[in-house]
Amino acid sequence: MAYWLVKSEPDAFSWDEQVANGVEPWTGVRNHQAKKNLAAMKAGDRAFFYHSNVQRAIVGVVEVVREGYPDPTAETDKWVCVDVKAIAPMPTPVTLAQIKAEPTLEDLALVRQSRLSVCPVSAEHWQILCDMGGWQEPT
DNA sequence: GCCAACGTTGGC
DNA sequence: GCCAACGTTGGC
Repeated sequence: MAYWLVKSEPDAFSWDEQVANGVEPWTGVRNHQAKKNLAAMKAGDRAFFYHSNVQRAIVGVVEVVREGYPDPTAETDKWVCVDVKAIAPMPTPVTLAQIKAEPTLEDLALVRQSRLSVCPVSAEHWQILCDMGGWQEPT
């Protein structure tokens, strides 16, 4: 299983909406590197749901339930989206400031390339971030 | 609201 | 194919 982090501006699409809708298509990505990451997602992969701009924190965990398919909101079929399902909120949101203050996370794509809206997360980083947010995989 | 980083566009 | 100009994103 792979791990990811997806960003959304809460003004455009928030975690609350994700929870209310359950399964939601993750559309609107118009960046080739982000698209590549989307296309690499597999069903069952996990992703952090990150609020950019006003809150700047990881606020929840989602699961990929449908792998890459053409983005219906794009004019052409060259862009990709996936469907994600809300799994659980972060008991304690992990803020960008906390992430930046953590030396073991300095290589996180979120930190190194702040404008990339879909980035990979290593298993090690995933675990660290889960610990910071107080979230445990249900057993 | 400002600015840095980065992507895209268009002239040459 | 290079590079300057411009637009967008996102942190502060």
